[in-house]
Amino acid sequence: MVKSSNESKKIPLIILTGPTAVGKTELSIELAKRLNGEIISADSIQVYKGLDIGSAKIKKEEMQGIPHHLIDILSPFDEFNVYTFKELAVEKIHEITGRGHIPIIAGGTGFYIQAVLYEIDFKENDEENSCRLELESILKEKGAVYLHELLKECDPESAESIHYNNVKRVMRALEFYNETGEKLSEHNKKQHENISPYNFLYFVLNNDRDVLYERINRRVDIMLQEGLEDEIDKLWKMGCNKETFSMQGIGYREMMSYKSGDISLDEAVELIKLNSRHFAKRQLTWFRREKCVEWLNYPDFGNDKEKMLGKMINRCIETGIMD
RNA sequence: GGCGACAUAGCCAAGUGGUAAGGCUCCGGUCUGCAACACCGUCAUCACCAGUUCGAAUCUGGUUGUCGCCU
Repeated sequence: MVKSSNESKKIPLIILTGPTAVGKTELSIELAKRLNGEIISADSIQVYKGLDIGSAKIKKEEMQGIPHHLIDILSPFDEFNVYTFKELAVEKIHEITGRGHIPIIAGGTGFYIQAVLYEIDFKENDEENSCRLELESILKEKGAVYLHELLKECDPESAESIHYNNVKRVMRALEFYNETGEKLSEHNKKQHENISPYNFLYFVLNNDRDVLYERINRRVDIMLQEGLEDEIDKLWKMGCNKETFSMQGIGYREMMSYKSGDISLDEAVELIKLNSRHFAKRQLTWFRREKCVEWLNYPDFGNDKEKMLGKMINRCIETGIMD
């Protein structure tokens, strides 16, 4: 694999991702050890302090001295989003390379990964735009179809690609147009052509579906054994509830419903498993359409992590990320 | 052994003569400031056989199976 000299001057970046519970964390540590790397978590839930068990956050002792970034940086009452993630992650990447280390983005939030990898520009979306509230009241009074009609008028292309029931996205497109005067569909088209400023390797871990699902189910059971209920109690006492932003993550949402008396504990547990499986599926769909990804299927390596690491290291050498 | 009830997709389940609702799962997909979010799509010919009828998941007879009750 020959890389242009231009390519090798780019900032090196390794991405290690895959569906939930596939085994990213374990491999990321091993990879970091061998590459002299530091890990940037690309996870929308692990950024929160106190959300440990339910988010399957890596434990201090498991880190084995490898620096981890963007974990435990927020209180459960803070809000977080791609834009912020991107800003922080880029900053970290520069810090890490500045130290002569290799940044490794590890985590399952594909959208976040995409944002930093292709330096997506999320137009400044400052302050409490009254437009959002207005849109909400329009939705309430006239319904989703009407809102979608409005979008058709200002940005027909977006309207075509966003289903009218997907109110969240319809509103965002409308809001974007109102604020910037630009069509979101056009902005996205442009962003789509971005060329990554990184000399990157995008690894997606995967496993047979049935194995993955078993791992998910088992992991949820383990979360309970490890004290998920206590963790939830603590958050509950702090004032977290179903509505809290950070409680929208799988595992938390269901447990908060349980705490509110909506469902039983058993129901909550089954729901967590189901929702996690659905999530894993969505993640896979996402990665399937990302460009330049390299799939690493456990069964293809006889489930041998050493072999997988070997493959990754080889690719690092081939691309000039490591010599 | 006798009596009765029931048999519709992986699961739950509508539908009593006019050409198979719905929900869930599974599977597939969308995604560019809430993304562990939000949203979309596909999936059966009605246990089997024979009959009645222009036409049956729906009626009749039989077969098989399941459940309940009885001896």
